[in-house]
Amino acid sequence: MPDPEIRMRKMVDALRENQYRITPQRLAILKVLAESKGHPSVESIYEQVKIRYPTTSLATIYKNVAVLKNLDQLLELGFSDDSNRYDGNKPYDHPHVICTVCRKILDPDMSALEDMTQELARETGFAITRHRLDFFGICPDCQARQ
Amino acid sequence: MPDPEIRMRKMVDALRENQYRITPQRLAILKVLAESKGHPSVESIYEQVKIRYPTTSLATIYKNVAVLKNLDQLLELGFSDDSNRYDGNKPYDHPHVICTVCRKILDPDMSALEDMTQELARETGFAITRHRLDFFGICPDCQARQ
DNA sequence: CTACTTGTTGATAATCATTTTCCTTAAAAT
DNA sequence: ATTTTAAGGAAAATGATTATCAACAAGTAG
Repeated sequence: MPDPEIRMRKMVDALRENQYRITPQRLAILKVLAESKGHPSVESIYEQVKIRYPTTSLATIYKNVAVLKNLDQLLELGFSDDSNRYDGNKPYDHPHVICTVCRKILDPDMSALEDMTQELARETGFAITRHRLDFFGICPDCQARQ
Repeated sequence: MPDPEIRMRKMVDALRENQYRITPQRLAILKVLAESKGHPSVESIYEQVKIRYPTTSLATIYKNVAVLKNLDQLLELGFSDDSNRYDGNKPYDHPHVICTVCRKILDPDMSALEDMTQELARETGFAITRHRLDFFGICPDCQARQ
């Protein structure tokens, strides 16, 4: 069974377990999230869902994204100067590398972060619940184009 | 000479070097930034500046914050779900610890990050220019209050 | 299979931080 | 003191996101 299908099933299960109804639009949104290899914006999810369900409203995407986020099935990457981006495949905190030219977002490998979090909690007395680590730069493709 | 004065002089110098005019409102904003130990929002800078210059406009704060940011004299911490916060004392990328209850922001010590950045650049081929690392949690004060 | 209950959708209006506009004011250079 | 032009102030515009609400349909009980 391909990865996107497993992921999609998991998200459907989470919805069912929490008494959310399974609607065609909702399934279409899950499909986009599960199959997306990038980190789509609400707008881009919207565009893809509209292919199958042309009357879909942007508000529906926003509402469903909020539901999935609350069920911890979706990681939100908020940007104050751009629309937010979402990761439906790794819905837990992890670092990102963001190209400031083409806005592409990648998931680098990075393990050292867990240790840093422990250390930090000890130093500051904070009860750390989440983190956000973004690196910004220019991706190899965009470097070549310049 | 106290730290805030040194910092303020540096910001004034940067403005002068770039042919920006020194106005009373501008100086008042610099003063707030240089003396602030926290990470003020535009709104809170505004409140403080208005004490001396009651007719000051919020737009003026926004415009000056943008100028200082472009001169690399101010670090902007953008939040998609809240107003942005600013650091006029350490205007370079560095990690933050953010209390999700009282919205207090601290600067923890953290050196391991430089190495991670080098490593990442090698792995991904990105030319890394900036980064952002935020930890979220509950500060000791807020833990005690609960 | 049908009807009911209630969550969901779609369209639109509202929100809110931030940016823009444009006219007036005042730095700073001559 | 005069001139030039950036900066300030007030208000309107922007744009992503959220709220509202009537019409609809998922799920369930009969």
